[in-house]
Amino acid sequence: MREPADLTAEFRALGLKVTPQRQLLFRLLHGNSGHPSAEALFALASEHMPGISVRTVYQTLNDLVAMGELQTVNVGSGSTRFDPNNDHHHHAQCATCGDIRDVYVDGVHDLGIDGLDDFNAHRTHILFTGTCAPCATALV
Amino acid sequence: MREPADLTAEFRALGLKVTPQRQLLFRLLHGNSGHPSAEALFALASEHMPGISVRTVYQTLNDLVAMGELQTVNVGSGSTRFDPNNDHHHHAQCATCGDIRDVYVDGVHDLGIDGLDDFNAHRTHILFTGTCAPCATALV
DNA sequence: CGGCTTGTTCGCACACCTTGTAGATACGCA
DNA sequence: TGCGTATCTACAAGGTGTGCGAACAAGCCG
Repeated sequence: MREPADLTAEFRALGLKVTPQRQLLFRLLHGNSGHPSAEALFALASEHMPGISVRTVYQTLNDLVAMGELQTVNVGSGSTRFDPNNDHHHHAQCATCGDIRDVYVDGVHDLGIDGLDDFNAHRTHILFTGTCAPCATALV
Repeated sequence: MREPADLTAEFRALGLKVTPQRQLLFRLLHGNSGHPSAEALFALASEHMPGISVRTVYQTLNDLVAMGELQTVNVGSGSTRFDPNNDHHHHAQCATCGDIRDVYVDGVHDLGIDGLDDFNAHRTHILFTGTCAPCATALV
């Protein structure tokens, strides 16, 4: 995701308006590597701007996703998580605490794939599931 | 997933009971490569056994997942899909029709991975997203 | 700066998927 | 067969996300 200032310009260029609510979300998302859910972002935004609506958070997140500034991460457990990191990367989730981290994978194009005949794959996403170090330590 | 007869034995061995509803679901799932959702299985089961409850379908599916006889596939769009194929495999989903197919991938252990330090990955799942042949043809 | 057009916000209710609960039922062991 | 207990069904509720409409404000223009 680009800088808040760049996003402001892009929104305006698209005929969209830049409201204080959106600017707040730009700031909360920029550099946020915690893969927050919409609900978590709403809670965070509410601290800075009491009265902001859940609806507005969803709306802005969807706009950012549509613009390609934000990616959704789907780990299947409940809510969609959002990721402002637009590098081509993958994810790992701890099954215990639910935390998600970015993972960079090399050699995807060298995989031997069987079953993708007649299928035009546009995107390949790898999800690692396991236990993160803090949780592994806590289990002792 | 094993044969319905084997599942019957396993359920009994675990102190669980084998009801006609469950036997029906065993049969509907066995060899089913369509990755159905719970709702789809409920519809299918209702044809054979009118009056069966959605709750029963979910309950049985969850039991089978807990026993490791069934895997869940998470593609993020709406409902959880179920897969009786217990081979170590991956999935590809058509973004147009939503169909899921099994994909066998070789060389996963040779990937160059950066960002998984201090993380003990138990499972690696790859999801390909793209367009299947029928949908690509239909788009012309 | 002030008006005007149009996108936004908010709050509510609703849709979707899944699960909790409780009484009636039936599986399966002895 | 008889009994204990898991299961079935139906209903309702929980969590996540969206449709809708009235009030509002961003931002263009003069």
